[in-house]
Amino acid sequence: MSDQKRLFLVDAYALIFRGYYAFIKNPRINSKGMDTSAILGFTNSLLDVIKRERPDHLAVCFDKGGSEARNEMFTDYKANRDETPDAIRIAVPYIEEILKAMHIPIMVKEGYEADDVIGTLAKKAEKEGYKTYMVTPDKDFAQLVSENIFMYKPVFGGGYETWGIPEVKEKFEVDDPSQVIDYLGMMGDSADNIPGLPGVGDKTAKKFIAAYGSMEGLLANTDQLKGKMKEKVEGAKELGLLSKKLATIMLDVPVEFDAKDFEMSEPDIQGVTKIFEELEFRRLTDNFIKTFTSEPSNSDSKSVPSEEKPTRTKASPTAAGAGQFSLFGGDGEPSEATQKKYNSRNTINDIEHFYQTVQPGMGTKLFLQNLNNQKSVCFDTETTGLNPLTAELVGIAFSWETGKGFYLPFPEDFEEACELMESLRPFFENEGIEKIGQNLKYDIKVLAKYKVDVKGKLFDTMLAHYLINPDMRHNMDVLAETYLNYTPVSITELIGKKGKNQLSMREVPLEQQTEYAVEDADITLQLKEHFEKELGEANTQKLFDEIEIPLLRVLAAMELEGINLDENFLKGLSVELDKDIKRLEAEIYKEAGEEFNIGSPRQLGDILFDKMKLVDKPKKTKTGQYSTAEDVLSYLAKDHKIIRDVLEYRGLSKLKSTYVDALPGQVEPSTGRVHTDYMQTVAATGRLSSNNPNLQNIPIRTERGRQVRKAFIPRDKDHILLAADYSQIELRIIAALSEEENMIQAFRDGEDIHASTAAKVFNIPIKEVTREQRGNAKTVNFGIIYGVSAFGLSNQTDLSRTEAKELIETYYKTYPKLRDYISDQIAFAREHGYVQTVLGRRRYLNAINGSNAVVRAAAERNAVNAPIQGSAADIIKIAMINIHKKLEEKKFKSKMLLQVHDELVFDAYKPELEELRQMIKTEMEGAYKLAVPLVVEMGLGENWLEAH
DNA sequence: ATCCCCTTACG
DNA sequence: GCGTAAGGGGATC
Repeated sequence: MSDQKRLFLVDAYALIFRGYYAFIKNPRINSKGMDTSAILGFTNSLLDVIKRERPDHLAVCFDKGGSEARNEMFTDYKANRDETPDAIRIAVPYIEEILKAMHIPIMVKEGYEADDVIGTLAKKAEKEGYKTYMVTPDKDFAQLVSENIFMYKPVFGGGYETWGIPEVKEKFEVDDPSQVIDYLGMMGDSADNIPGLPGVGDKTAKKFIAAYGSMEGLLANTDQLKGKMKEKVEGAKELGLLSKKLATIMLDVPVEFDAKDFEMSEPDIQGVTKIFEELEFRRLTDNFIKTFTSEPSNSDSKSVPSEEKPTRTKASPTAAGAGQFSLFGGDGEPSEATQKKYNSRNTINDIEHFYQTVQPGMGTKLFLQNLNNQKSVCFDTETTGLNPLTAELVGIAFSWETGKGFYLPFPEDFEEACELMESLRPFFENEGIEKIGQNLKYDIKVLAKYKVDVKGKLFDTMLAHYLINPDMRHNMDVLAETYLNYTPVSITELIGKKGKNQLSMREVPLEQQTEYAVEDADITLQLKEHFEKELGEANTQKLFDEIEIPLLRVLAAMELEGINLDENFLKGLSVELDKDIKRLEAEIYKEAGEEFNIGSPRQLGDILFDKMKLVDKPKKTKTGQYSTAEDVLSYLAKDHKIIRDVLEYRGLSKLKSTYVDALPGQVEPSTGRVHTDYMQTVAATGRLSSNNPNLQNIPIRTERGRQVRKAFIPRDKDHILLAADYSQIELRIIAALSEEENMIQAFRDGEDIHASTAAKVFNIPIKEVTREQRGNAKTVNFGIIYGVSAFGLSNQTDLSRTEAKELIETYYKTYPKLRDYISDQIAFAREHGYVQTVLGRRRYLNAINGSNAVVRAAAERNAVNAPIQGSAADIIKIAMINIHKKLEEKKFKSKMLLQVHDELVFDAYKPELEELRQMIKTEMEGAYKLAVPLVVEMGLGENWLEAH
């Protein structure tokens, strides 16, 4: 009994659909623009089952051509199904290939559904003494459950439930699983378009089965029913019997069960990984290899009832079979060698390489001579941490020839390290040697601590790839895997997972440091050769050479500079906020009648909508919780004090936790200033992003929040903060690009663009525009930039959907060229697969030709927005580069500190103020020539708030 | 400890 | 409706 043979039958389409919808909010799109959600979802489930259960017999069953028998019985069978999504249709051939390569049998019979195939096989296998597990989320299969046939049902949030007879009895409230057919027949199934009995749902069907046992039993006793129900059921007897037939899984499909055909055998691991690679499944490849090369995890014994769980030993009948692949070979994690055997990707152990540690003394001298004779060198610094201001240099790797390189270790003592660095200064500061690296901003910042300036031409592979494919990620491991078919040594292999036991690079043995560090330099060098060509092809060379590369040095300088923070001021603010928060908290508890965590949307929703029942039909979030989002609550605010208090509480706690209390902790002790890190390769449109801390989202819209800006102050009494921002840059860009004369003229005349729009749209003199009209015009103006819809607009304003639609119509009549521009952008994207900014920065939008209307509409909005947002980003980047250059050339003491998308903030040295203002204005306004003037507004202040 | 969800801050 | 980062809660590992 204990080693009874087990057969797993997988319901392919059910799992494919499930996989597809699991990713629906965040579909997996690979670099070729293909939606791989369905394939990934299905394969994950399949591997999951194999890993958990280690089946010895397994098959995957597909439908083919629909059910002939059922279609004959009922022409509308499955008629109301939506068309199969493209992503799924495309997925099926891939899944079949994957299964073939895994050597997993595919069962399919023309004219039958997978249900019928699975049912027939399960019954046949039962006769031969197998236990069968039907892997499917579809409850219809419950009718087949018996002593030896189980449902193996994936549950939301991971894991599986095994349904045997007791589970089916309980869930369907039946005496025998076969009654599930009667239940389904009565209730019907909208997905399959099985009609069922009118007016009968889950509850009534269960009641009927309890009373009459079956559909036939019910129909024979309709005289016992009363009223409307009696009428309806009596009038639908035929429909009932038909529904039952449709719901019955057929057990006479012409398929044979021959155990040999279902045995698990060794997969063609190379074949599978090749398909995964093509699809760009990186994590899945590892998971797959692990699944097929390691000991099964026995941690999850809940999935199959314990008495059913077979003991699995090498002596088990199947595992011993000739040519049989034992799934239980290894122990624990697969060894590197095993991984390699099944991984088509190369590692450091496969390639010929010559990585040398530079020895002190004569070795170093010879190395330096060699180094200084190169034209182009890739380098990579190794340090003790991620923060370049605190990290110590451990060593530097150099490579200028594929497969070769050197590692120069640095002494721990800072003085000695500086001495060694002096010998490298001629190299780093040599204008004639090109420097190559991955994320050079980091290395430049590290070297700055040693007063070394990295000069000469730069090539940053991360930036190159950002321009080549901005929507992808750009870490070196991914790049190496994608472009070089190579898996680098992972940092965790060296220093361990993060946490208490993590080593510092300095504690890693020198040979390993060398292998790891030089490998990085070597790979980066190889990536450079790859990307150099691609940059030319994509015509982004100029953008790379003239914008992103020069900007890298500018950002490094700004980050190193940091900004002064008034910590005492924030302490005071914190105390004030705390008082108000406590007061509101007490108030809210009183109103709610109990204490709870106001910060927990879940608890708050329960209190507001379950307990207090403030609304009849509360809005819910995607996950089924009550939504307590701002827009929902604001709507209720006027009627309920508790809501007003909650909103105020929210605002204040956000302010306190995210800014007032967090910022002082981000002050770097060694400089006493806050140093943000600008990410140059994150935003797909070309914008920068800022983190640790994010200085691009410091509050300004509310009075209370605005106070935080008072904490950002000049360096000292000789300095003052200067803020310069572009006025309406995005609208100016769309006016210029669309050549919409009406809008261009308004900008040339220096009009208030929102008022001007309102005047034109509402056909009144600009003087008579009301606040409300200007507000609505403003919303539409911004809406255009984001890709408007009447729905979105009415959500943002007090306008109804119809009014919003009308407003948009009038707007387009006012600015006809704008509408043309928008459709031209979309058409361009459809034809070329991308859109671009004024400087030729591209954003690829493959989804714009897809068949999913929602995804396609999003791509269309991107086609409009990306060139606008991206062009604004291009322009301010030019300004930053030029300003930085002037600051250096003219030896200004003033410094550029922050960039906030359309604003630059400076520490202005007071004696330079007038010259500086002039220079900044000129550079910003003249950064790029458009058909409309660029206008910059400037302010000065003893803090960032005042400077506005 | 880590990840996802929800919410909210900015342009 | 576009583009981001971050905090707290809560589930999961």
